[in-house]
Amino acid sequence: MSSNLLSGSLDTIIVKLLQDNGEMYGYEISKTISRLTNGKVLIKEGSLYPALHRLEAKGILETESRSIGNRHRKYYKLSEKGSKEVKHILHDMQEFIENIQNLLNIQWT
Amino acid sequence: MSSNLLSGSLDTIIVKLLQDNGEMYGYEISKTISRLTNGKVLIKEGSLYPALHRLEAKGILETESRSIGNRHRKYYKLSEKGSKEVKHILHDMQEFIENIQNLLNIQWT
DNA sequence: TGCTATGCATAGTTTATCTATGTATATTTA
DNA sequence: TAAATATACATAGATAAACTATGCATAGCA
Repeated sequence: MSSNLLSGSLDTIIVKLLQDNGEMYGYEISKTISRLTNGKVLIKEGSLYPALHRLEAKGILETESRSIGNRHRKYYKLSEKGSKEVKHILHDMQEFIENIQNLLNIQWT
Repeated sequence: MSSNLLSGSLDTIIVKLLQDNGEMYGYEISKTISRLTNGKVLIKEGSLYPALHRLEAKGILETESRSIGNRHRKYYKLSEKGSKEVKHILHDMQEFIENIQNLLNIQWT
């Protein structure tokens, strides 16, 4: 699949996953997306972590660092603000997809 | 609608319109997109013309300037190369949309 | 004559994602 | 046990897409 189509939708995917799963860490998010799309959508670290930092800086996400055995993990979850905005974010994306679908399916024959 | 969702899909929309309509000029493309989406998708000149130049530079589109009365218009249409690639471009976009739809519709309840 | 719509274009900015790289620990396997 | 692979987070710099803002010019209408 073309690589640059993802633009603009990564944030939406992240907040949706966190809405459904409560809290996740970065690696888990990237693996989950890959698994759910059969490897068709691959999020690179260089995209994912800046996106998570961005969403945290905006106050959409909040974090908690924990140690699992000797490993440390940074868990992300929706903040109160984020929880309120998710519905709007998902609605925008849904509407956008419908518009694109509509444009690409019209036949003028 | 959020502004940055369009990322990556503008080129696809353009080639689809040209595939269906044969040839169009810039203003016509932007108005058509706006009309077909009830004003939900608005392409600014600063996005549209660079995109058209880009696609022309890539050899996907070719142009022909014409005078309509005293106005001059630059008509864009798919090149031979572009015609061959459209199917692939549309397929990629369709696949991408399905993947995103899939991710956003999954329920883990 | 002034206003609105049409029509193309570019300069400069912002933003998202990418590639590439770094650090470090855990687990598996030969 | 050594090597390979997987896990885990992070940033610097490049690239590209779309944006804002602006410019020029003509057409048509009130």
